[in-house]
Amino acid sequence: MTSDSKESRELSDRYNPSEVESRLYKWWEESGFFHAEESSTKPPFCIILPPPNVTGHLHLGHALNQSVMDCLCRWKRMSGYNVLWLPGTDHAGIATQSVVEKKLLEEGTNRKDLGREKFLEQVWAWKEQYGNRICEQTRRMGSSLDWERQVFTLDEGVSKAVTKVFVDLYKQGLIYRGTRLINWSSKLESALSDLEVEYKDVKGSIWHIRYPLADGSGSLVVATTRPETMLGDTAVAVHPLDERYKDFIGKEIALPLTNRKIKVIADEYVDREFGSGAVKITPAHDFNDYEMGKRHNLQFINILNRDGSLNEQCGEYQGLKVNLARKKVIEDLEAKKFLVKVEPHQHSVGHCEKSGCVVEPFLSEQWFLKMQTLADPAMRVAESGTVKFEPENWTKTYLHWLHNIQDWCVSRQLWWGHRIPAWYCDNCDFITVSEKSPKECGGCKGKNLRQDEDVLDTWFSSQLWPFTTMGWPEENELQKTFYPTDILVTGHDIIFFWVARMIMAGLKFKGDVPFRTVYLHGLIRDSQGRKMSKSLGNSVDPVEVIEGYGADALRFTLLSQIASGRDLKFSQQRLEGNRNFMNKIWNAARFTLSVLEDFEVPEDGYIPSSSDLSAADRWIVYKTGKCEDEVHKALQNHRFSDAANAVYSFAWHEFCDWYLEFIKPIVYGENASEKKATQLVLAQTINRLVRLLHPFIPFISEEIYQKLPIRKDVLMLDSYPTPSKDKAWLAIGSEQSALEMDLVREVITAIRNIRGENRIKPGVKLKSRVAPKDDKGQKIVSANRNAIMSLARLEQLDIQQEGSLAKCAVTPVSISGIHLEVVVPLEGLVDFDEEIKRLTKVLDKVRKESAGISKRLSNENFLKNAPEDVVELGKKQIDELSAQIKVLEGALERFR
RNA sequence: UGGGGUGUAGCUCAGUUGGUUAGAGCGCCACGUUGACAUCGUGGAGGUCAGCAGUUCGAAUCUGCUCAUCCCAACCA
Repeated sequence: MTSDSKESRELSDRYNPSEVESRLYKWWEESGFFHAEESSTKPPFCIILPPPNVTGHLHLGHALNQSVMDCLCRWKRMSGYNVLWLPGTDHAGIATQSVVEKKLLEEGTNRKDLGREKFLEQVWAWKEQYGNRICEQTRRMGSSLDWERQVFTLDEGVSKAVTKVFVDLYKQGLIYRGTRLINWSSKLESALSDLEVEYKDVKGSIWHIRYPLADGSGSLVVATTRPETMLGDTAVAVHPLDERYKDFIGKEIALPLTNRKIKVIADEYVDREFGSGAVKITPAHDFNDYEMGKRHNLQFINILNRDGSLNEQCGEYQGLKVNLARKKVIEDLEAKKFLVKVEPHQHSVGHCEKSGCVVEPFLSEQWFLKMQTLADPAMRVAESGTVKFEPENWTKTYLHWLHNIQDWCVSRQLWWGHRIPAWYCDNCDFITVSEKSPKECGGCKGKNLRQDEDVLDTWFSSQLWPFTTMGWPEENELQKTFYPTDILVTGHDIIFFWVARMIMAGLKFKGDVPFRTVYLHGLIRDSQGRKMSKSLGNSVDPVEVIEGYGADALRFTLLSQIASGRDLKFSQQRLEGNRNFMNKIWNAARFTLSVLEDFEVPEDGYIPSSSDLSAADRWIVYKTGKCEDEVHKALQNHRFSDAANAVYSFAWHEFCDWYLEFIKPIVYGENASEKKATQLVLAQTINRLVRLLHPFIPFISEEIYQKLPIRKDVLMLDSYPTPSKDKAWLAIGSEQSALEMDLVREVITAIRNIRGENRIKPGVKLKSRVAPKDDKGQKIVSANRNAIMSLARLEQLDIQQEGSLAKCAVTPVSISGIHLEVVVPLEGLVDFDEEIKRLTKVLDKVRKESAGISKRLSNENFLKNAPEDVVELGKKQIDELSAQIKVLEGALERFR
């Protein structure tokens, strides 16, 4: 224990978050308090930070995410664990390339003009600037990350690992190159995975077009939302059992506008009810048509260029973008009388998640990863509970997705990312896939090799994050100590993108799950429940919040609201409320320190003699233990809001509202040994309180801690208080002391209530008589006379059974079998009407309650079936209530 | 169409295995600066627990149905 001089124990008048936060964070970081040992006698605890993108800045989602992780890490660190919280950033291929391209556009240039090399230089410059900025912002949250181990997804080591994984998977036949229909973003000019497509409902039209038979013997009508794709039609399909089209099957159609001949085929996929019951088939531009094209061996005609314009297959329409082509095709169809009708039609259209453009199904040669063999073990670990999802209903969502998993298109036609380690030969068709740049073709030994231009999907490297951050594929101590990590904390929006893939990759390459628990929190919405987005202008910058309210207030707000995976609404009011909480704690600490000015720290383990301890002293120690227990259990179950709320109500409504008020007459009083005992309880309690608070509000707690008379050097390295520790100290408190305080509090509240309801000003001191019904009550009230007088603002307190009741307010009080009456003479103070009103109200309430219980007790079935203690309780209550009714009726009678 | 949430005070949400009078924060009303704090204190008002039916001595809690609302997935020629 450390004891400081008086001067250093003072806290400034006002808490200044920004000054304190930057000073303390710097101190913590430079002292190496965030650093984890590669191996240690302490048990390990490890969390990998979901790496933020280097695109821009932190948003509230990060703030939430980090508040949770930092709370866990600080709690575990204080609980004696060797804690590694591993930071890093993500290159975020598409996202970062997009923002840089946007910037270039504003500067009047573009990536194609710059060329690959120059463009990448620009992106790296961007990364330097924003990558650092985002780390600075993360520091401002107070996140206790081991910065010495920071990793970036394009670091050399990580890149090597990514390449190795690609090569291994290729050699095992799990990665293959193939020409298939994929999602294509014509704005990015790149392939996308299924997950990167966002479906939105769009109001469009459905066009009915007449398709004549080639032999002139008739025609049928097809319905389509995309008439321009008819340029790529290679069949018309009808249902085999559809009577209307029976005779058409097998015949040829002369496609309008081009006059190309296509067949009418029969396929059960066709819905007879929809549209005309005849479907145009465009295998190269629709996923269903693609499947049908394969089934019927149809021709695949690609009508698009990479930029979304129509290609040379389209004759006079060549060069037009899809929208314009559609317009022209319709005009031409109408002019040539092929257009039958147009109807409005709402349907969902895939959009590129990043660029916003319409996604085209596009026939293209890409790299794919076979997922089925990876998915199977990933399903098993979720089923067996080796990986636990919290809340657990996400397990179902996860399994469902894995069950229906499709191969993953991993190549992107971008420049920013991990280049695909594949080389093509100019002489033969052989593809050389290798970790190192090959000298010759693996097939024909030719020397003219070109590396694949494409890069890998960002998530391809992200899936390896839990072990590439630890230096894999090299074996090392770090991985032995910390892999598998303990818990992944993330939003449920990336459960497929990231969580599922990490599990598959971890099992594949490390032979073990990457984390034991997946904690999925909800997303942050604005106060109206809308998603936060830049376009809506409702997104909140956490740094601005921190500047206005302090990091602690922000953290506490988020932590006190996060529960059971639900989305949470962010409100200014809550933030203010919690800023006020910080203020409350600050002031409570200031007051505490002023009370402890002349306090001398006794030896370790010293316990004051019980005669010197007040009821409040024993009570607050008891409540401290209760609160510690609650917080500890809540944290173990990841119920952060429960933990935050428990500590909040303890700090404010028990410690501040009652304890600090209660001890005032003692610490300002004459009895030196009582004062000393109380000072010790106060010093110990505030010490435990700030330790308890630290994982939630690290800055203000550490700042206060540094001024406390009883403390160690650093709060964040001190131990986390739990009832299992310091049993000798906590034994001061007891259930009995809680009971005693409850009674005292009830008496005080009763007098305050009489004062308030009768509009007696707080400045007016009252006389009161407390009439205990037995010795126990008598003793308790007497022992706490000073506190009652002070907190109820009395000038006189008589404790006696007998006394006048005339013109007196009377309130019965009962606590666990102890009964007493609180009597306040009102003569000359008030108009009695108010008191009559008050008494009537109380009486009504008590009668109602009594009636309810009587009714239950008179029910034979209840007496027969209910457990004995429930029945007993009811009987006891009826007795108490009846006594109270009598007292209240008497009081009321005397006023009439 | 399928899957999953949610519906409790004016607002945001707690409410464990059914069991006293359903809680908190903010907001609201009244009074107030008493030697930490007006970012405060004391007192108070405010709820048919979405609706209906059922199980039970007893339901916010369990079951079924209905309504509202949100998210995810699929289909959409």
